[in-house]
Amino acid sequence: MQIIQPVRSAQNTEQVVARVFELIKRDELKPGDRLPPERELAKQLGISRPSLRAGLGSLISMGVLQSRQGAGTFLVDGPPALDSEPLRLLAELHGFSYDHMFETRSILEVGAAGLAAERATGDQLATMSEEIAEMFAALKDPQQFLVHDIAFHRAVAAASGNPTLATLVEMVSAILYERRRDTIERAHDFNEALELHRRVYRAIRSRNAEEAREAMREHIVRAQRAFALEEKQHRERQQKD
Amino acid sequence: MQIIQPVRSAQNTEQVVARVFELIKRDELKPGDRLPPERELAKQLGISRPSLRAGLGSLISMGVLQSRQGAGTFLVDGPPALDSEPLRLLAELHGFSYDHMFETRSILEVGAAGLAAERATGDQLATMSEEIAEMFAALKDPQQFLVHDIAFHRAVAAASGNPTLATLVEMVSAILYERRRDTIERAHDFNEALELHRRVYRAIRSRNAEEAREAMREHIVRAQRAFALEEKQHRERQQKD
DNA sequence: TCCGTAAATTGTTATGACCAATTCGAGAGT
DNA sequence: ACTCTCGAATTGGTCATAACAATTTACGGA
Repeated sequence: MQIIQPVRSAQNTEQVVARVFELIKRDELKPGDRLPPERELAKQLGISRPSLRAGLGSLISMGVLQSRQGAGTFLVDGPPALDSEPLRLLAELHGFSYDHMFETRSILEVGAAGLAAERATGDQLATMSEEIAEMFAALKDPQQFLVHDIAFHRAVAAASGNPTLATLVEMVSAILYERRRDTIERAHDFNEALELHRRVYRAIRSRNAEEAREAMREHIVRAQRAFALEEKQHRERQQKD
Repeated sequence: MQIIQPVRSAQNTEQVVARVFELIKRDELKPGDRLPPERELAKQLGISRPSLRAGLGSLISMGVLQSRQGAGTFLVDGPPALDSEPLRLLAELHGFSYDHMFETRSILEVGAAGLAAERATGDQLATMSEEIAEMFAALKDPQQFLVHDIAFHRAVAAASGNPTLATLVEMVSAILYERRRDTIERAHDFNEALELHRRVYRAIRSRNAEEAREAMREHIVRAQRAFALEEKQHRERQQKD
């Protein structure tokens, strides 16, 4: 028979989320601030500590809160960000391929590059340029190169002036970067990647949106190929062990 | 001095997530299946029930699991999807504007439309066409029209053949649709929206990726204007009360 | 004044119990 | 023999309490 499924998950949990959220919107709680201790907060909301913890746990897994034993629970600071974990899980469960992720990343970042060309501020341009300089300095150090690679893309996303877009870019890229950090073993030639980064930067700098998009598209296609190659080598290397 | 922040959140919680995830990957747990009862599962993992519940709660808030009191906890069925709640919270916390969301949605859906033109299967084309027919039938019923509007866009996203992309489209769109369902009060003219949907469909059908992208871009720009207008009317209406 | 140690604070885990919703089977009625 | 109803068993949701671990804070000695 089974017609319906109520599904309404946990009354109290949602109440906690709503209540904490309200605190934040009233500016009674700013990024970096510490929440009241659990024992006290539970009393304020008129619920038990386990129930409160369920709600806080939900906010923690969303990445809104963060807690340190002995210290307290804090409202996260820093730029807005979504946890990549849910997407990573979903991807593994349904067998999303890395190719699809790259394709999605391309769409997002190509869009971001176009907007960045229209809106980037001087500071943001400076940040991009600095990261390119750091990449030059790290040509012999794959891990370090990757760090500044990430930072450059993050700067472009930020320069799009669209925090929603930047958040999605970050979420998708994080998964690919994390994977790549494990497979990037030996330094193959980073000069090509660096040159493509510079091409993206020059286009943004000269406010040429179409060229910025095209450059970013080209860059990510190449990155995808490099990634696939590294994956292959990584697998062969593991098989040999 | 505060140099570091350990941050490692909840040992046991992550263990539960990892363990359940493992069950799923081993195909011991398929979509729609019921998990063992909490009391039993806790014993299997050698942890207490509260700890187990913390982990399950994390998976629930990610949208991987779903529980019904008295019935059990289930692995969610249906197409892969990310919960929009985290993004919605993040947006409210940092004051993301609806304009930014529309811009992001445009980037995602324009990309999806382009891919759909290259890859859509016959079934997927049929689904799109059916939803357009339903929109014709619902020209006088705003809520119903909106339902098929959503379904059409979902069909396009699915036809992109990229589940990662489809998931992001869904996540962003859900927020805008939910908001719109509340503000869409009287039937203004849906003929224009319908015509633009048809233009998108024809382009995909004829495998013209560039035209599909352009049509989707145009459609979303108009949708954004309609949305802004509805918001304005909604506010004025509320002010009058 | 500085530093280390102990006490207080605060998140983490555990145990046990009870409540509420659902499920499923036994028994009554047809 | 079949169907319906009701109640017991199952299962998730909430609560209270306690012990534990990490951090912070404050006190006291050098």
